[in-house]
Formats: sequence, C-alpha cells, structure tokens
Amino acid sequence: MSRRSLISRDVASSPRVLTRADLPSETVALARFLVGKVIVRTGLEERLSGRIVETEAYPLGDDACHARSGRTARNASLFLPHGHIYVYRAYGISMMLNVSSEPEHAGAGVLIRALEPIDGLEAMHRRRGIDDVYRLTRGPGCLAQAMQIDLTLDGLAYGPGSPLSILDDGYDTPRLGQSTRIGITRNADAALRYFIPGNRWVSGPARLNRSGG
DNA sequence: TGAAAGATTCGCT
DNA sequence: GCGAATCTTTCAG
Repeated sequence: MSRRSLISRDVASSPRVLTRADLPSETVALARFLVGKVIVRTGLEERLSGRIVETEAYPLGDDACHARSGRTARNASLFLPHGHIYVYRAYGISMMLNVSSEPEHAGAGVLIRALEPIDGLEAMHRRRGIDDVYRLTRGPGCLAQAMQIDLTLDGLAYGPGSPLSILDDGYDTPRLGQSTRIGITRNADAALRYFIPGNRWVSGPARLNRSGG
C-alpha cells in the first residue's frame, strides 16, 4: 500500500458546516466524533482552517475537568449546552480551545489539542513566527495562536455564521488512537485522549502516540 | 490580601 | 530530555 500525503485531498464532494444539532452531546462521543473534522476560523482577513487530529475529553465527574468545583466566571462556558466555545488561558501564556458538551448546566467539554493545517498557512506562519509547518498547529496553545483564537470567542456557539465552525468534509478517519491525557495531575490514568496515529501534527510524547487504542 | 496551582511552550544541553 | 518563563484564577485565612 503506497503511503499518501497526510494532507487529505480526495474527500467527499460537498463539505457541510455542522450545526450544534449535528454534534453528539455526550463528552466522549463528541471527543471521538471531532477527530477528522475541520475547524474553520472566519471573521478575519483570510479564512483559516485545519483538520482536528487530537482531542481530549473532560467528562462529567472527571476530577481533571475545570467544572469539577462548580461554575465560576472563567469556566462558565463549560456549563453552556453542547457545541459552545470555551476558551481559557493556561500558564498565563497559552489559549486553550474547547467545545462544551452535555446539556446546559452540566459542566463538561472537549479540548482541541492539535490540527493539521489546511487553509491560510501563510497567515498561520506569520502569526506563529516560525517556518516549520509541523509546529504551526501542534499543541493546544500553538493551534490557538495560529487560528487567532482568544477570549473574545469564549461563550459563542460553533456553527454557520460563527467565527468558529465545524466542517464535515467526508474525511474518513482510518483508525482512532487512544491514550491517557497530557499535562494533567488529577485523574491522570483515564484514557480520554483521542488522535490520528501517524499524523505529524499530533502533540505529546511519542510513546503515547504509537498505540492504536 | 496572599499564596499556590495550572488541560503549555520554547530554548538550551 | 529538562527546566525556566509567565500571569490569571481561585481558595484560604
């Protein structure tokens, strides 16, 4: 079997912008669903997009979830119905992009950890200030910088007309890798991270990225 | 009012 | 591979 470019080309003919109703509500289902979909950033001079290649689920009752100790000003968007944007700053430096999950008032979400860039690579290079295409959107803070994601997007809904929308272009994820999550201390043994094995934009230590599940 | 933790990244060795 | 940088939010006293 010949090895093809990881940047997918021959996808289904009619890409479709998903509405919130198209997304699974349950957290783990949503995390798995999102791998292979395309995130589109509009409202800028140039359209930016990238395929999601890595996610992490932070479900109800998870000690690692920001919603664990109740609703605060920072994590309020996690308590919105599924399909809303939750953005927060970590370590004073990096923006983290999430999708809320579960019904309203529940408090759970999915972290988008890495993208394979598709549209607007020049703008991404500019914003990131680096040449290496594999580092443009590898890691949650990196992809947020490349896609110009900041706190002004927090609380908005994903969907048509929103600065952020999720596109299903028919890409069929060959197989889904699964591992423990990265960079957390609470509930660190739970295997709630999902990714496309072999994809060059997947972040994290190599040992976590070999297993297919 | 103060202190500690945190879903990371980058540069240097 | 390791450790510093960096700053906001949250919780305790």
